[in-house]
Amino acid sequence: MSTDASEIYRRYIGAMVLHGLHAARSCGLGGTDLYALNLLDLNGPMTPGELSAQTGLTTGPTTRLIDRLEEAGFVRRTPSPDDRRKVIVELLAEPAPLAEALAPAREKLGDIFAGYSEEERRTLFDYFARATEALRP
Amino acid sequence: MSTDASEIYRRYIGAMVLHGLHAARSCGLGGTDLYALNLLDLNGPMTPGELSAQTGLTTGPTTRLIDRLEEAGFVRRTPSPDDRRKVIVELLAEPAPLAEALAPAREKLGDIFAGYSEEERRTLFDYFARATEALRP
DNA sequence: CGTAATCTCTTCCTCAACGAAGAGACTTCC
DNA sequence: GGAAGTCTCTTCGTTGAGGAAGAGATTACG
Repeated sequence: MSTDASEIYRRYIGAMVLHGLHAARSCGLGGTDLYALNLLDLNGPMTPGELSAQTGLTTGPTTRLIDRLEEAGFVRRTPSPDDRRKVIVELLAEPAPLAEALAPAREKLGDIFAGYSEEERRTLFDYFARATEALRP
Repeated sequence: MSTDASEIYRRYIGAMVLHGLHAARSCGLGGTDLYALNLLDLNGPMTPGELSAQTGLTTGPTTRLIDRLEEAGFVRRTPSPDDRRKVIVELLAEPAPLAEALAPAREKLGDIFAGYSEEERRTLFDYFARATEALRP
């Protein structure tokens, strides 16, 4: 990994984070809200207790965090079938405001992918899958 | 771009953002602070006024934002040579606390890259360069 | 030369998010 | 069946970030 590649890669991570934060802002989301949404996206539905553990928040703020996300239409609360104390927080399939905010960037990225061969795309997506696992906090 | 690939990619973006926010927290930085740092990294040194325009903050909070970043050792203020009203905010080459927080992830990514051929790495870095440009807010 | 414009920084105020502590509902275990 | 433990949610007080308005220094322009 040359110095040049490392430089490109560092800046690329910065661009991705910036992109995510920018999209979050345009939806009126704070950093913690975005953090929670990504946790739900990556790790699947979970209880408020688990979300609280993964965000590092105590239970009070976690309840209000979920309130905000639910009110904004990003997640849904459903009662747990096997333990009536518990609640399951579930990411909705298409959070409309976020999809809208991300649409222009997605289109640009789609164009970029279209320029690669089938084999090159395979390499890219193989890397994405590995990196996603490696970067999980 | 198949549905499957799109899914992988979406999760990958989420992982990157999560990774950035996680690193920022471990350095005591908020979302806005991270946003500003990435702006400085991608766009180079700039005045508080420009930073204020790009973050969307008014000038008051921007001053305090720079105060925080300077105090934490991430940036440096230097007087502008050609306009004595202005200040130039500059990202320091190696913000130690951030480098430390990112080190484990970087090592993992290094291992991943080591598994690819020279040609595959070229494809990946080509994509990084294009995507960085496309995702700039 | 003097007035207007520009740039950073300070001060005061507001508001949103967090932690702590405890209530209420439910489950588990003896 | 009852006591202890678990889970979510509510309330109260605190803290920190952001907006508004203006001061002070410097530059630009008539």
